[in-house]
Amino acid sequence: MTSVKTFVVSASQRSVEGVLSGAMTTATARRTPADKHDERRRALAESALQTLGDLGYARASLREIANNSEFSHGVVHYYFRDKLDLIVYCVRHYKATCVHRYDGVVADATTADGLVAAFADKLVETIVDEAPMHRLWYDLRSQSMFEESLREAVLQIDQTLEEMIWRVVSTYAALSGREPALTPHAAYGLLDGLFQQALLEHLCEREDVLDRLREQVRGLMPMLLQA
Amino acid sequence: MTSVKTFVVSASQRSVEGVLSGAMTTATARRTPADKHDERRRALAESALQTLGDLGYARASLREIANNSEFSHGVVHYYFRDKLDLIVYCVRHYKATCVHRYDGVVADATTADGLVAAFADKLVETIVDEAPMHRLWYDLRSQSMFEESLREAVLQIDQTLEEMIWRVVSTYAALSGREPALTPHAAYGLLDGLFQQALLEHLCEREDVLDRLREQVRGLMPMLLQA
DNA sequence: GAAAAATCTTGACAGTCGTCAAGGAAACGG
DNA sequence: CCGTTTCCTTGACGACTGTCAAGATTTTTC
Repeated sequence: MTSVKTFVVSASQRSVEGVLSGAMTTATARRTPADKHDERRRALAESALQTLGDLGYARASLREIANNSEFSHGVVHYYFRDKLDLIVYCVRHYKATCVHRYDGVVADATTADGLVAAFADKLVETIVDEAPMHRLWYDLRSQSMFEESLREAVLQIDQTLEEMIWRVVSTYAALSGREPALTPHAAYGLLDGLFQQALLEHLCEREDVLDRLREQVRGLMPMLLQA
Repeated sequence: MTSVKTFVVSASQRSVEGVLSGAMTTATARRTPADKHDERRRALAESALQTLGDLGYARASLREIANNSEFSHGVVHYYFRDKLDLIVYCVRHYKATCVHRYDGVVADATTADGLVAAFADKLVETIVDEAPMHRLWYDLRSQSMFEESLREAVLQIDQTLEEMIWRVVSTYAALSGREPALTPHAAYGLLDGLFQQALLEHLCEREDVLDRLREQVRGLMPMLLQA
């Protein structure tokens, strides 16, 4: 009874075997074991993200996560070493889908003002549509101030978010024919502050939060460029 | 056996009886019962804040809080209705002592540049000296995105922090002979974003965090004023 | 189609949690 | 100094937690 549980190598295995299976059959779901293993991990993680976004890190127990999925509570430890392994996998998985959220507004922008408007609208849309995911993100980032085991993943994601924001700001600067007045780090910190503030107020069902955020972003962006 | 537990009225009682006892004796600790009751609440809250700052909201149990105090774990429910009542009292108590942190900076400032420098220094000092308290604050604010019962206190404290920041910004504008370019709300959001970012990095023991924050604040403040 | 491996379910474990009640200890009032 | 009120300790409760192991079930392999 040699258990599999190849947590570490599964990612690399998947890519290799994915190519092989793809060459074998045309479109049929011909899955290698490692592929299936990863697929289950992803399905479990996606279901877990839903529960985590509803309850937060502290209140989301493994049993509750499993109950809201199609699996039983024991299966979590078959695919993940422990709770932290699941959480980190979840948040990394989420990052991968979230980090290109603003690529469209960058690609489609033709004028500086148009970019700012589209960016502000997209931020508002994010708050409305993805509030649970983002409050989870802020929850985990706060937890990482206490739990060292979360820090590596949090810092890594923070870095990619900073780069995401910088793609917007630097494109905005180019379209304006001016130079940015801040570092990527500072630009991210400022915009993240406004976003977090608006998210909290939106969850508190305060009035005019979204319009105010739009206005704040439109007012801030020009300040990020040199005179 | 009519228990006391007058949670609500204790604050108003304290002020009234405080005056009476003050008129009675000069400086002796002549305590009325209600006064002592409030004093115990405060002592317990201060000890709890220490533990909360160490462990965070989720991991700080009432037993742990009591263990780090001079009381036993049962006494918590004598002075507080439940855990939430304790937490909210703690965070409100902390706010009262924290909200005037930058008043000295404002009062002593004679030039605009001097105010910015002193403000930036004070922010850095806060991160170094009060990191546990502030990560607790961010923890609770994140929790309030999930737990509605925390929101009232969080929003109220956020408001006072906004006013605290605005005292700095508006004084800075006056010393510069210019007008602020943002609302108090936006100014607080921006500075809070930078501060939170720096706090996390400081806890991760990253290099040059404090100098970078100082630099960022010095760069940001002029942007908050109209051209 | 049987043997083997992988996958999943179930139930239990050792802790910890918030809460509460019974009763002892101390302070108070007369 | 005694009765009463206030204060605090101790121990217990039910519920919940992450983790794991044994066994049933499914899938794969030859």
